[in-house]
Amino acid sequence: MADMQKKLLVVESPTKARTIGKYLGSDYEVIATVGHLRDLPKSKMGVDPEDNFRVDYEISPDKKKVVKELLEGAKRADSILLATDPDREGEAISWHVKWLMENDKKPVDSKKISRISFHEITKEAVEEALKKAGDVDLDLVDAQQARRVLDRMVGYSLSPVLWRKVRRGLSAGRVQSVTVRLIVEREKEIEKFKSEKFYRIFAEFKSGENVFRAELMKVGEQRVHKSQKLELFDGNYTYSRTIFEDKKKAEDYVKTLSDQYLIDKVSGKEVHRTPLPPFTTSKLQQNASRRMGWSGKQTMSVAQHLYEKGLITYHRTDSVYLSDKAVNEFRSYIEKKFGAEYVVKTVRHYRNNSKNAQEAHEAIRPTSVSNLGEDLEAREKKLYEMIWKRAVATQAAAAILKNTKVLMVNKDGLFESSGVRMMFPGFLKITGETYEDQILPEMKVGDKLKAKKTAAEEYETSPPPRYTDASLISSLEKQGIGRPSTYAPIISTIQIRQYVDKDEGKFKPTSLGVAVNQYLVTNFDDVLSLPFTANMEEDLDKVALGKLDWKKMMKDFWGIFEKKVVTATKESERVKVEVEKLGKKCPDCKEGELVIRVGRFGKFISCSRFPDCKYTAQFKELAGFKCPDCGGEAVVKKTKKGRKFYGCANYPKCKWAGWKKP
DNA sequence: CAGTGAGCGAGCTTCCGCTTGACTT
Repeated sequence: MADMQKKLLVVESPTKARTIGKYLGSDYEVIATVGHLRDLPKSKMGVDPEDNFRVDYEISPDKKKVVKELLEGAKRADSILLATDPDREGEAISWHVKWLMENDKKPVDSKKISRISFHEITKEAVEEALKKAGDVDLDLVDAQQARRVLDRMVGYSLSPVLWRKVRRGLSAGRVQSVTVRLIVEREKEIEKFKSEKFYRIFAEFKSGENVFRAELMKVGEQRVHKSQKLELFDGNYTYSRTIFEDKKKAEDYVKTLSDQYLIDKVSGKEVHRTPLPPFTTSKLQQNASRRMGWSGKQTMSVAQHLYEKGLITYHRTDSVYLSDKAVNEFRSYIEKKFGAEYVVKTVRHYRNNSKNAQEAHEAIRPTSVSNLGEDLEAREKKLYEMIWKRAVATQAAAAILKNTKVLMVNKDGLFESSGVRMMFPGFLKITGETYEDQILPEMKVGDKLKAKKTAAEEYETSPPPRYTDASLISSLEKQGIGRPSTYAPIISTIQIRQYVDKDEGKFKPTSLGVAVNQYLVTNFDDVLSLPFTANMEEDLDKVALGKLDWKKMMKDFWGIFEKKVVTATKESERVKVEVEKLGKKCPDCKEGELVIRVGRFGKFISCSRFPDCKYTAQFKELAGFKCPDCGGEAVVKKTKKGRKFYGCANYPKCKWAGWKKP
């Protein structure tokens, strides 16, 4: 054992380091970087366009300790294996680690350092990766630098413009500002929308215990003849419902309608429904938001616990890939539990269709199918079950449904009824989903039916819905904006900045958000457009392939962008934030009107004559319960960080405050 | 967690993406 080679393995996640440490022998030491180690300085731009985009990196203050450990570990090792994630950011982390080691007071020999990558955490995977050990991919690193530098230049140029033109402390950036823009534009659509009423006509039938409905497709006299099939209804003709815009016309039509129907056509179609792909970060957050009403932040915190307990694979991922080992485990589990007919015949693989996916990890799945998470605390159990079901179901057989459509002829109209029947549950047995559609009785062409009831039902056209956590994350992902690690933080940021408010789980822009968005779109439309990120990613791909020099990319961008910053700073007007009037006189000056403004700590009431009159008052949002100390009204307040808490309306006389309703 | 806006012109705010922690007051 005298010549045992000591190896240092560098990964990103501490949990991964622990897991992998168990697999490998004592000749390995595993250290986690815990994310990025070096970054641009926080207090200044750190990029000099005048000096060919020279970049000043520094060790992030909270990473000094980890860097020290890494450098000490490197001294003890005969070889150093950089095994950070196999993606753009991971490559950059490896590059920075290497730089730190080579530029230490006692430099590490470059020949000792190599870059490896693996997707599975097993000894075999690591040893396999070792055989393919290579060097850091400098083109990929340049793509990361380009991404980082561009985001810095945009963010640190635009934000100060807002400080001058709107208010101190505001921020703008490639991702957050587009996110706000989405919410503002949706709100405009909603404001513009005019709701209209319309009427649908339904006939209701009874067959034994069963009640089913048919809807009007076509108005008018229909020829009904035993020997002659109506040509119109044959072939591939598809129908869509007929609606009435006028209530009276709808009711008149129903009044004159005969209650006699003749079945003209019955069609049955077998449909195979396949399970959805396993969870990515974005889909996990969307589902937790829809089903449990959790924010992205909450979901990620619970997922982090599951990950640390070793129950699930890594929870920040854009990949839908499942390892062979997992797939086989799922298959044999399904076979044992439900029978062979419930296992899909050929292994089901999914492909990624989201833009800019980097696929450094697996999909989110249980690490062991036999663990049903029974001992978990309630919230963890809910999320774990969601993950478990969705992943295991991917290897189950398709569900077989029978869709039936029945066309009925009335002498004054054509009606259609549809139903669905489950023939074989397949994967639905695992997910527990069901179908709620109506079940139709057996019917055949030529059958006569008598309607129990016919009625016109009132409907209303509805405006596009406000964004929820789920739909917002979904839109961002579709546009390739943001990454698994940033969906949740971005949504927090725009709330902390008071650009948007969350009301009953839905996002609404504040007056500040509307004003800032208007200003940015007017002066910097291109950077804050949806295609901007897509174009940027295209260029980054070229850089990664060595087909484009990243400094040229920066130069081309900065040349145009900087001019706009200069022009906006010099020429644009100061922005006035729209205020909501309360319709009351100011109690101090008796002249001005009370208005609601959005400040650093949320909404507050002030006088419209500011700065001549400095009256202020709290904006009280009633929490719906009484203060437990003094019995006054409890109100909703916000911390500097945007977190909601409850306080007493009698503050400062009564100092009661709490995070939860008592 | 108890304030807020404007401008004064001290010194400060700000980006995105990678990873957790120390907190539940």
